Amino acid sequence: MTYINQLSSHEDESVTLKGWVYNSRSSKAIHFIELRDGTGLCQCIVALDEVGEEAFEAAGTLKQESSVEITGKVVKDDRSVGGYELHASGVKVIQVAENYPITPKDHGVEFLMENRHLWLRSRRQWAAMQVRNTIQFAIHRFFQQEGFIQMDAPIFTGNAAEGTTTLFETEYFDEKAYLTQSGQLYGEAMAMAHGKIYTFGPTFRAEKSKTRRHLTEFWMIEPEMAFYDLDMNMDLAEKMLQFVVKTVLDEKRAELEILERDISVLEKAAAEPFKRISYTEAVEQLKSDKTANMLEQMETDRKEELESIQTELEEIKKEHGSAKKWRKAQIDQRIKEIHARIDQIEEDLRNIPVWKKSAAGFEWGADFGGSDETILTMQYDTPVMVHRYPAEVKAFYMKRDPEDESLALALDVLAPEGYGEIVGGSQREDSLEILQERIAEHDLPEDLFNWYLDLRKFGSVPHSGFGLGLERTVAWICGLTHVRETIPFPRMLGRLRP
RNA sequence: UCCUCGGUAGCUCAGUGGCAGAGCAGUUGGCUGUUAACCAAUUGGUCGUAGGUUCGAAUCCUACCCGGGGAGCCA
Repeated sequence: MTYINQLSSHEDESVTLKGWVYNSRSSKAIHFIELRDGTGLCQCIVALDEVGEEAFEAAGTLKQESSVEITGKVVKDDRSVGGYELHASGVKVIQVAENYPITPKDHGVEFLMENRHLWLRSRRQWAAMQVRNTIQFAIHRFFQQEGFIQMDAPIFTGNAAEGTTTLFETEYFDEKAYLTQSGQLYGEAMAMAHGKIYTFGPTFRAEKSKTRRHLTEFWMIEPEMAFYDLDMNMDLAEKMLQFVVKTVLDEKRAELEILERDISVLEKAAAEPFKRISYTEAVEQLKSDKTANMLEQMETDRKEELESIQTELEEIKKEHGSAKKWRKAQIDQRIKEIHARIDQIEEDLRNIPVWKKSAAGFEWGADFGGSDETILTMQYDTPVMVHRYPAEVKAFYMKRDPEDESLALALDVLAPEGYGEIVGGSQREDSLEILQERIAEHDLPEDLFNWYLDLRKFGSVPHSGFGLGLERTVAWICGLTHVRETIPFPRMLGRLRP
């Protein structure tokens, strides 16, 4: 048995491929079967005078996603997907699939999500999962090379750690338990044992968020390092992200092409240092004339585009009546595109005034909203690191800036193109007394944090860490518009199956 | 929880007060090189649900259900 991604080393040899029918086309004496085997696609040519009547007829019964074994000669041919095709000498049908629901035409999100277990077989979804795997492995490789130990934080926790986010509640024998929203506090304990550690696991948030950036269950990578300050933390986050992007560019070009990803953005992110700006600088930028003008320009651009595509829509609708059949199909397709684009523009036009107001009226001390992040990242073409946030909006365990007590030594990495926050982290407070004060200020139950406070009693050291959201990172690198396509079976508001 | 857009054939959609439509999928037939193949024929409907307005409702009104996008919150 040979896999499709190995065909280049079997040119002119006879091999057997096992897989599923991705698509097929037929005429009287020849079938074209696009075979999918999990490693790629290969067109198989089944000709009547090559395989005989029985095998030819069997091949004719194969519908989308039927399973099959095809033996034949590997021939280089640029007309085929992947550059090679198989000239069949034998066809063995394993199972004929009837009425596979996902056809090669367009489908809506709801339908595809209901059929997620099958949707995973489609080409774009396949490519996204291949890239996800490469990202996951690259993250492990990076940290292992850097001398980090992978350690796992518990998934059941006894307390709602930071007290801010809504957690999933469950039973733990006779006690209440919560699904973890972060392994960080445990990460700090583990870093005091091993120096540099990282966790790689699922986290859960019961927030009722319905956006393209949210899942209720997602995977997070959380490194934690003893003797690291904020600058070392930022250096590490940048080095890791660049390693990951570079690895994907090196190993997954073909998949990025299937996803129609604009590679130039990734190449810049891999090569150029990330912009680093303080929260205060970011606020100034939001309130600047430059930002106001940019939004103004965006609004007029959208309005002009709307006018021009509406004119086009009128024109092609007139043409439709007298058009030939193939042209009609072309027009129908274009009409659909225009309707979708109009919806998008109308939404932008509703949003832009709100964004303008949010940016121009932004007050120092507040946290950035989704639109503020988008506006900030639109002005750069690499990821942006924003550091030193107002302590008020950040978690209790973050260390204050010795030069300005109102600031926390926090960092966020914002991905370009509106993908939002992919990394959030900080230098941690290492003083026992200050931490006790903070816990009291936040009205957190001190007894639940006794073990955490022990870390400051017994050899406390400056230390830092961050959390990387895997799905948001995959979405950004793949250029996907929604995190639901970055994980095999997404869990989100209103979606528990399949 | 709030704002906003939507729900019409298996799928994607058109139809905005007067006979329920198209493309694809399915089925049947035709065609040796197709690339979302093509050509011909054909099957397929609780117009999200309930109520109301009207001579007449997919279309207008009310409530509810479901989905998309966003706010808040966040990775």
